[in-house]
Amino acid sequence: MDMSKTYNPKEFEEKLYKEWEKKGYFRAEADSKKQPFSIVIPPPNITGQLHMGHALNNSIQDTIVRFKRMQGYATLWLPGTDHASIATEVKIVEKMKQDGLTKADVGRDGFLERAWEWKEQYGGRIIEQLKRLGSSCDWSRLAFTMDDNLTKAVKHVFVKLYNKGLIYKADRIINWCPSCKTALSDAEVDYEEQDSFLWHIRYPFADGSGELVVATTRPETMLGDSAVAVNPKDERYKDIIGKMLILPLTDKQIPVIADEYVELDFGSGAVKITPAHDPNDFEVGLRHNLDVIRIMNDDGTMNELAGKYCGLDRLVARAKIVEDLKAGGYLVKEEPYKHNVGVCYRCHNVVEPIVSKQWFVKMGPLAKPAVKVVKDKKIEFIPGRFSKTYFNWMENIKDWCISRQLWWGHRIPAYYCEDCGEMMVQEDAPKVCSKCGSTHLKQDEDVLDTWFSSALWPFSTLGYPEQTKDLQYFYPTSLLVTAYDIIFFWVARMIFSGLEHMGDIPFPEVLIHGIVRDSQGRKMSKSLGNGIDPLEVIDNYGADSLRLSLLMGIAPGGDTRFIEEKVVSCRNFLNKVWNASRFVMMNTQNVKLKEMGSFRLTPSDKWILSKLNNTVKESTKCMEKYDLGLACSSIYDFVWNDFCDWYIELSKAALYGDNEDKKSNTVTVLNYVLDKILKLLHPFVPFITDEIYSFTASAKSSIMISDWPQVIKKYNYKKERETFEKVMDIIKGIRNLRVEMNVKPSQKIDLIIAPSVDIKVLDTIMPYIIKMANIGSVSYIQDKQEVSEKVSVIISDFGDILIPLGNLVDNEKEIARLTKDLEDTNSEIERATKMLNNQGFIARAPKQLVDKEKEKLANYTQLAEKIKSQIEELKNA
RNA sequence: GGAAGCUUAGCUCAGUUGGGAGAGCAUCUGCCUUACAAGCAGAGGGUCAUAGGUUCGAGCCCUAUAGUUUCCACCA
Repeated sequence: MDMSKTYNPKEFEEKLYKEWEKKGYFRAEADSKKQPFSIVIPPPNITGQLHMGHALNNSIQDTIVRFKRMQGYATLWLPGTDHASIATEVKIVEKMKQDGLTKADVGRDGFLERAWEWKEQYGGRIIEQLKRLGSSCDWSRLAFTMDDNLTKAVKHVFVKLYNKGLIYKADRIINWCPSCKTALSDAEVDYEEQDSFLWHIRYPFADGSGELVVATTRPETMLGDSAVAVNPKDERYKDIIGKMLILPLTDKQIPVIADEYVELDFGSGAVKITPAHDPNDFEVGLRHNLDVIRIMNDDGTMNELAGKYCGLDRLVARAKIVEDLKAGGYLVKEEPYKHNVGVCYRCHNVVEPIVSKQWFVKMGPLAKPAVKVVKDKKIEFIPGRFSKTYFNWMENIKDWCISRQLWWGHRIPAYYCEDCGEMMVQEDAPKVCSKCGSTHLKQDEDVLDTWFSSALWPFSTLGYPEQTKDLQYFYPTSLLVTAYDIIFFWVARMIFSGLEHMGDIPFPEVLIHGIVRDSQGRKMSKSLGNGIDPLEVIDNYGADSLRLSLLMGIAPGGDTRFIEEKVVSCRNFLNKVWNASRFVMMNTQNVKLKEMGSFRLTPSDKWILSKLNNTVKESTKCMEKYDLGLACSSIYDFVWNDFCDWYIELSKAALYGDNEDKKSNTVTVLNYVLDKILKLLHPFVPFITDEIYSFTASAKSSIMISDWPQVIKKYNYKKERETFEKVMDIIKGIRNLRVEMNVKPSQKIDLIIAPSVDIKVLDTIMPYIIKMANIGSVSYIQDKQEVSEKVSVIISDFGDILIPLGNLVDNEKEIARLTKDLEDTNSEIERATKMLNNQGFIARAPKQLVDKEKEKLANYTQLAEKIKSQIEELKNA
């Protein structure tokens, strides 16, 4: 026994983690004798550093995983990292730029070499950070989305989907990031509101019979216009459909067409159609068989089809075109306009809708069963409202653009014959063309969307496409824990991928949590500079305090604010736990512990055991629902309010007494309760609980592999608990009186008791009152009238307790105090009477409740009588 | 335009089958009481956003309103 006086996490967190790892406690085995419980980690990017979002996400997972492990499940928490194609590539390009190099300079192979170097150097960083948090992942299974076996899974799935016709290559409008120079999926575009203009432009009729005015926010795209559309129902334009217009600044002529897509009451009712640069226009173009004229290069500059604007950046060209339109008399007006502009989610540059040949996943057939499993509750979101978010997205989903013009990632397994142009899609590179036999083959240049491989994560990490033992045992996984911001990117795609490739859901439950905001409720972001580094918090307060502060008082699905004061108060709580444990250890020295059940329990023992039972029941129930916030506050309350503030103090009567037998009984109960407390707390605060556990008598090995506490029926003691709570009320009453009377805490006071119960009952409870309320002598009397001196009175179920405080007692004040008590009691009587007089209540409320109210009414009425007569006595004195 | 959440003590938030309003922090008053001043004992503080409704009974269920946040869509 050698615990320091204050809790100092630095002394043991690192040491314990190494021990856990060394002893293999994180390792999960497929064990047919146990039930499996498995979670796959949301793989952090290899470029990532631990931030508060990770800290929250992993604290939740670790707490659940440790709980399940203690409950006896074969528990697997499978860790790994994501190659994060675009995010990583952006970083590496930036780094090369510092060395004066571009991708073109080093070439594909050179670039990949650098990327792997980067991965080796930084990819493990976040893993080490997760360890500092205490994460009990099975590191022997650490996966990376570009590992050989995961890459195999990606290829396998790609080929499978292609052969099924669910992957296709086509010219479609996609989101193009001119800065990253790649296509993006719809989910990878963020929208930002920007101030701009709506330019109204005059398009003259070719026959000189007037003009048509169109409005646009992107005048530069007019160079790619193929038509102007009006609504067929629009009376104003009925006669001009089919007529030709002159496209200003060019010598081109374009037709007026009719299409339902045009809104009658927006702008002029005439819309310029640019199929190559607008998703809606593209659709219109298909319907009317219009030319698709792409006027922009991949880098966002205008191309040769833009005539004299060729080579200019699109925004420069825009200004120039507006100027020229003005000069040519084509500009009708320039109207200030706020609208949403799509930006790249990685680099935040404006994305351009562009027609381009890309690979797509056909979503319709995949989305349908994925919607059904959630509708049928085979997969449940917690909280349930997130399923609406999911449906909204899944039911309106468009095909998924999966090709990226990047180098870092899974290269698309499609091969082209350079002689005959044949395309071959297969897992292993072909040697000869299947059509013409040529050996001049070239692999597709593009890589896959990062999320294509993440979508396979719950089974690719377990060995898919091989039918491994792990895959059979741990799939479907048991739970997925993630923030709501990647439901679309990731959760939805895992669901349809699991169904398609495994024929089964990837997990039955998805626990959604919120994001960690700063103390003012703002998102933590690099640009605001309001981010708080979890590692710094760990340095200052320990990982346990950080974890607890993130979990305490959070509701499922809700955002939480990071407030340093909260970490401090959690640290204080842990210090409390530390010292309470230290107290138990100190008193356990030189005492022989007994078996629970081998001796008679005292009223306070029964009370604490009964409260412990409640806590175990309550917290287990909450843990099973993954409501960690409620679970830990229930344990917190028990530890601080019941165990520390009451039971430990109560135990001192026996501990500091001279009855060795009672002493050892009490120490036994103290140890028993502490043992359960440590176990209940362990999932939340693994380090401190294991450190303390190692000092306890019951410790044979780590608390990590101990059993989760059970409710012990015989410890329910409902009646004893209620009785003891009345004793506690007396103690509180005396303490209250002391303060009111300005009696110093150190000054002992005497009690005179006129019992209403057997004196033997009083003998069992008086030691508690003497200890807790700092009482000097206690004397018993038959009748209150025997006492002639001035007293304050506390009315209890055990009798009237008289406190002689000499001159401190003031009759007037005493009457005032009792009158207030009486008022409170009367208002209770009033409330209960009102309820019981309510015929509806009597008739419809549960009988239990009615009886309870009746009982209360009786008790309060009796109490009121006693108070009343006491007041009378004082008045007559 | 569509959807969802939030509004409870000075601050940050709990409150899950509707049955006497809670915690932490902050404030005030006493205490260095032999586990802990990172503490102990007390105290004050709330017409649970507003207005209706359902119910014997509403912080909780329904409707509307206001404020606020977020997601989706993107009418040029």
